[in-house]
Amino acid sequence: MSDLLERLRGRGWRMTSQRRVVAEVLDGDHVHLTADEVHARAARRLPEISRATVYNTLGELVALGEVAEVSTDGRAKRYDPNAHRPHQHLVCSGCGAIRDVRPTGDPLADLPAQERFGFTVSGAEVTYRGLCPSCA
Amino acid sequence: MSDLLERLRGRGWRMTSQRRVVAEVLDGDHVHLTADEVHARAARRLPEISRATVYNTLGELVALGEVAEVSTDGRAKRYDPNAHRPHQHLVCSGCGAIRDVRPTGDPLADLPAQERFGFTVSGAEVTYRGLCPSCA
DNA sequence: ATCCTACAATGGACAGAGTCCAAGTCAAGA
DNA sequence: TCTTGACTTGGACTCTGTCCATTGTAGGAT
Repeated sequence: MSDLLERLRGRGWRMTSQRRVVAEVLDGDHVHLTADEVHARAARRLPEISRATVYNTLGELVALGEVAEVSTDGRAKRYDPNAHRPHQHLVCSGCGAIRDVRPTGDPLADLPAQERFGFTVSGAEVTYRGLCPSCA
Repeated sequence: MSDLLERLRGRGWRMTSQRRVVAEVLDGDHVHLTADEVHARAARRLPEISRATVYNTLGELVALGEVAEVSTDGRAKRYDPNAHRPHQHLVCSGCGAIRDVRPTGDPLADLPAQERFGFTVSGAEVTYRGLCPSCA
């Protein structure tokens, strides 16, 4: 993730302790934290960080394409740092656990022209649902 | 949709004017109303219907499998009466318009066993994104 | 090393979506 | 028609997220 900090600096980001901590919290695979969870973890290192700053920073990371926004349940959005490798999500209907998955094939290829209604289709998000080993 | 009313009566639903109006509002193809939109339309016919009743009724219709809940944008959930025919959604990134679409193939087939992490996978939701003819 | 200033952080008010609950109402079976 | 348990109501409440005026500070200029 320190290469992320480098990239951001290279893009003219002013590097503040708040932004650094948010970026560090969003490190790793299969990380899908809500904004409040990011705030809670960031606050362990930087107690006075505000919710507004966390929301601002997350929004900027999304706009820069460094983090993906995922909403699997119509509740709080989740933030996925694994934005550079295209992937989909597998969600446990029992406990809400989320795994990144890489299906074979391109979902776009499954949408024939007569099902596109004149739209210019640019992407597809797939959410697989099921029960994780612990919940099954 | 009157066959829906029959089915519900058959399942022991107490038939109230509020429930009837909500069911009638949710009639047609490519209908994807938010709860507030359902409430507004229902209130045109039954001015004193409350928001709580609309939420209750929508929740019951979803639990009975008569209506599908769709959340394409992390904002308000939308309610799709076309629940008996499996389909996916195509969403315009410009204006938010939603079309029901039927891709070929089964998205589940594209998730190989080693990408399932021991989950019992039961379904997949696909959201295609693009620009509709008016927004393109 | 210090100063400047534009950009960033803060926190509190606000808004949108949805849930909960106690009290009142009514559908439908007896 | 009566009765009763299911349904509806509206307002308070929660959760998630946004907005904004004020305060603070990173980092280039001197």
